[in-house]
Amino acid sequence: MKTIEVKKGEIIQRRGELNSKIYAVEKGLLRTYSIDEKGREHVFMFAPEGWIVTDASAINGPCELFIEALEDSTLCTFNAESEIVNASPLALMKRIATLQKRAIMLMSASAIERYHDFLETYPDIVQRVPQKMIASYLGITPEALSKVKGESVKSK
Amino acid sequence: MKTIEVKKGEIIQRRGELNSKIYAVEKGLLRTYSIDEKGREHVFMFAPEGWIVTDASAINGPCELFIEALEDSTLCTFNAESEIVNASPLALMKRIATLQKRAIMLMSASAIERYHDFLETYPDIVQRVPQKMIASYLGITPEALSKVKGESVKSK
DNA sequence: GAAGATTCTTAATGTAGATTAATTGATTTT
DNA sequence: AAAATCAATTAATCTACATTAAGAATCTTC
Repeated sequence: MKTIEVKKGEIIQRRGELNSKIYAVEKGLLRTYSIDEKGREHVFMFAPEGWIVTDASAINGPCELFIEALEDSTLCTFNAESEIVNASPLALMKRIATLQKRAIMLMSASAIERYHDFLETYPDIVQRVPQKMIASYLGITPEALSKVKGESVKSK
Repeated sequence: MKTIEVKKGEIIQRRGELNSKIYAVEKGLLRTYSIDEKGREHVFMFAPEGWIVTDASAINGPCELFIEALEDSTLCTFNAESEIVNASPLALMKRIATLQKRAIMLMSASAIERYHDFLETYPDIVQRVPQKMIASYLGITPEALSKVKGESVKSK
């Protein structure tokens, strides 16, 4: 375990790398994302202060997600291979619960509903993240997000 | 840990129940699903022989998913609260990896792509599950699935 | 095995969100 | 600070999938 400092815009981990780690965000903001065959980015999650990030691909296999610092950040890093065994199973269960909710949201909720869920999940980061990354997290285009927000304001 | 037999159609666990368990399928087929505010069902996962099912909500909190037997089945049940601590963190990581892939699929892939992913994930159950449940798993309507399959056959 | 219920398919129409494109505004670079 | 790059909004058009409805097929239940 050691503490590192990263600059805004820095890519901390790339797809295909083998040295998968667990990152605990002490200060700053990270995002993880994948890139599909068509070259499109999909934000998988954000991680502000207090959150933990790790690529959940096969241990010792190549990782699938990119991890990027959206702000200058301070991180604690753990070696995934050795630490994962000691990691709290309860913390892992919490991750699973979050993912379960996310999958169900993506299956059943409209763009605007998912946007409100985003606001609840990450109450403090709307102003810190570009719209296009929020749209990407929601699985829609920036144009669609802009439209949907405009409509929900008008309808009040 | 004990072995139980359940009949086709039996609901093994309901949303809101507190006694969340882990089920290992020895024989048969289960599905888990949620019901949203509009009363629509969403299949979260299938579990044929060899798969493990558990609701991933907060330990000791009420569970969110229904678990139903789609065939007469034989299950090993574990008490989630006590066993989860001993459960292999690697198994939990595998669950997370599967969910991560599922969320990314739902964000980025079209209905037909998700259908082919379903066929890869569950190669042996297409004939054992009603179309409407497959559609529900994919996040689309049975009508849309029917259409999309017809088109993909024609285009060959 | 007939009657009813449920499931699957096909087709017509509707709509959320994608795509394309143009405009404005914000950041970065020189 | 002008130039260049990047981000956000708005609008027009397009498309994948939803909705509704109806008919055919399959599964229950008496």
